[in-house]
Amino acid sequence: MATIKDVAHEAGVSVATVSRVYNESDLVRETTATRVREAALRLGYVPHSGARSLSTSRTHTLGVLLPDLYGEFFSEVIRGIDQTAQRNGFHLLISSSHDGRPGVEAALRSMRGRVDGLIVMWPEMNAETAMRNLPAGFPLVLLSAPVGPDAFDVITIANYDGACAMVRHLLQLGHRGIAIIKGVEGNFDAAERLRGYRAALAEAGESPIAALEASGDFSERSGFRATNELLQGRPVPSAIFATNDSMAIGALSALREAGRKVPDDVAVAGFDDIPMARYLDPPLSSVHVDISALGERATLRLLEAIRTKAAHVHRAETFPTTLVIRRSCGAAPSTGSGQATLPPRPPAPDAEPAMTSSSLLRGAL
Amino acid sequence: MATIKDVAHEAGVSVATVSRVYNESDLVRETTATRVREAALRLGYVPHSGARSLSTSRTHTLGVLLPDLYGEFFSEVIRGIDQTAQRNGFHLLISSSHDGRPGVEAALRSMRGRVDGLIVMWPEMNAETAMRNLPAGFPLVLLSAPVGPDAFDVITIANYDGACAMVRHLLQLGHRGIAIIKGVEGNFDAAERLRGYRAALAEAGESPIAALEASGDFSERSGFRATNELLQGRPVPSAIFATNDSMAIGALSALREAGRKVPDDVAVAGFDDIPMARYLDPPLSSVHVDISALGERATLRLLEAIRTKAAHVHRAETFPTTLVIRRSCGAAPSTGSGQATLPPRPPAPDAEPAMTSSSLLRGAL
DNA sequence: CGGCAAAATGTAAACGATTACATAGGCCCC
DNA sequence: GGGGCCTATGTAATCGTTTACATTTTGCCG
Repeated sequence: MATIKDVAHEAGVSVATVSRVYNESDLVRETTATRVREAALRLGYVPHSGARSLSTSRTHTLGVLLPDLYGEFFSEVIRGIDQTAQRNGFHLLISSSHDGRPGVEAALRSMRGRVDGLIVMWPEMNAETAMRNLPAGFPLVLLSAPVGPDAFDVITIANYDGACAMVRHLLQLGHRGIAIIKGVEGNFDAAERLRGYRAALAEAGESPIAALEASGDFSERSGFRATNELLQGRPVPSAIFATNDSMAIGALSALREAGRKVPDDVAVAGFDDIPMARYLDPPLSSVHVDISALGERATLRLLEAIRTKAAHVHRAETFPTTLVIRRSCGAAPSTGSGQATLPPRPPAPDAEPAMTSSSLLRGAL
Repeated sequence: MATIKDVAHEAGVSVATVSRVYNESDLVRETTATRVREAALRLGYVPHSGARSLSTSRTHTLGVLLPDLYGEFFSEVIRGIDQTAQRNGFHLLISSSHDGRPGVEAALRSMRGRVDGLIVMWPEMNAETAMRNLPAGFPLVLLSAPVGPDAFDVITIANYDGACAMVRHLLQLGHRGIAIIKGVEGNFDAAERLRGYRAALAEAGESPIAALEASGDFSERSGFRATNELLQGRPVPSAIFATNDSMAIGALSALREAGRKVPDDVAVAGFDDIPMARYLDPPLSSVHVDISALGERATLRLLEAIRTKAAHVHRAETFPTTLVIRRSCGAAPSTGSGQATLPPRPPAPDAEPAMTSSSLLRGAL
């Protein structure tokens, strides 16, 4: 592999000159620059970005740490991050850590010197401590982490509001036995969504019923299983709020197997509004989160932190959710040829009937 | 940020000793090692992996180049790659290139010196040339690329066989007007699947009908649109073979809107068998590809290439597909309470009724 | 043509590690 | 007590760049 030295020799100049050519310094004579470029071409020279990073101490790489890479949610987050990073000339060093805190810490260490900043998504409750031993002032954005803004930049989803709004909506439709399929134990998002569910019920004077709170782990399978349990318990729910769409998909499937009509017999709602939610049968009502925009937002915040380095001030930001009502919860006409209701609407996503969670909040008070 | 020099000074030893402590060399006295570790802890020292790479010329990082990051397919590939990489102590530097060949080349250059090897997924037809100007012998595995094995390591999906098998199956069920929803123009996988479709028809003495070949781009939306077009054309198909599952989902949705029963009025089949295919309504028949295993396979091949470097011999490998028959194509009982047919089956994926494409091939001859 | 800025190029010290080689102790044994 | 040999440590070159500073070349003017 040719190095800068080889090129310098081949072109009969010094390494500094070659370097300058590649860094678009304007103090190289055009004839020299051409000579250098030709030499480089002849030798197949490509600058060694690792060495360059060492020397400039900028890597143009962002580290991304995710709890897992499973499902459309993460895929969308990454897409949002990658697009934004790429647009700004940055690459992504990705690592998913299955194995709890030691794994995260190991991943963080191994990123030292390879990234300019970090996006860490870590909805585990014990998030805070693991971050503490990063070099102070290291550019870092946390996603869905239960920490205060004093020490970190953090972006969270409006889990509580979103869940609240959805449950209120179900209540408005007259549902009383509203069940929830909970998310992973000890997960921040899951806990917040559960809190929102309970709050909305309390608000309506309903007291929580343990039998209506089924456990899940955010997978289709767990949604399927939880729904079967709910159907066999007492009281039988008239609506099921799954705390993410994957579990809602499992729920729909279980209801079909059991011969229950959605939404006539049981209403179903999800959370996240992954792209395919509108193509389900029936189209799934969900709490919309613009997932890739979330990734984008995190990336922009991180890039800013990198740019301003020390002078950067931490903020906590809540990413808003929107209620998207489709047929699965029974608000829209649930039968008929369907052409008059909510078509999958190929063109623009923003044309879809939707209420911001805040607008619904106002309506409900 | 503390460097090795600071630690050396703090511990009263030379940098070499510190380095040895971190590289588990056994020729450091235990008391010295402890002293060094304590100093490091006091200073919050973390080795600079970038610098380490430069000096060892091993980065412990794999570069991954994908055409896009959209949808469950890529998410699964990445997951397979990441898991395997991680298990072997490697990280992932990911880049998706939206912008055709110049983009790919730029991405490749910018990975020089930051990765030990590359996995490139690039189903564009003009793949070959862009790879040519990599340093000869650079560890590289291509996914879904239309190139010969002479110059590259390449893994392709059994697109042709899979499509062929699925269409044969539909023919066996008595379908005659079998439509296809094609994939992205100029895409290798898409072209092969189309070829398989045509071959199976020809084999059965059917001549291809242009009106039954609808265009698509692998998105739900395009599947939706293509299906509407097919329904308005002549002849109206009795079965629709979508060349990936996303488009099949769009097709199901369009058929529902149009009031057509699946599979009674129209049968539907997909390709890829993404995890959620079995939770659709009706559960989707599809050509199963173990996507994350594909990622794993590619990674193992790459790791081997890295290990053996020059002595490595290129191979072309075809990743097998399996026919997974669920209700959407009408082979299984299509109505009824459904509990006797194909449950979403929580436990193990391999318990599902499936035929390898090769076994079906034999059966059909 | 000499002198002098300005422009172009070269020299060499970083960046933060690893590692071949040199060297300093400690121990044993004659 | 000194030669020889481990073992533990130190010295310094190296990886491939960038860049401050030094030096040379160029162009221009008087």
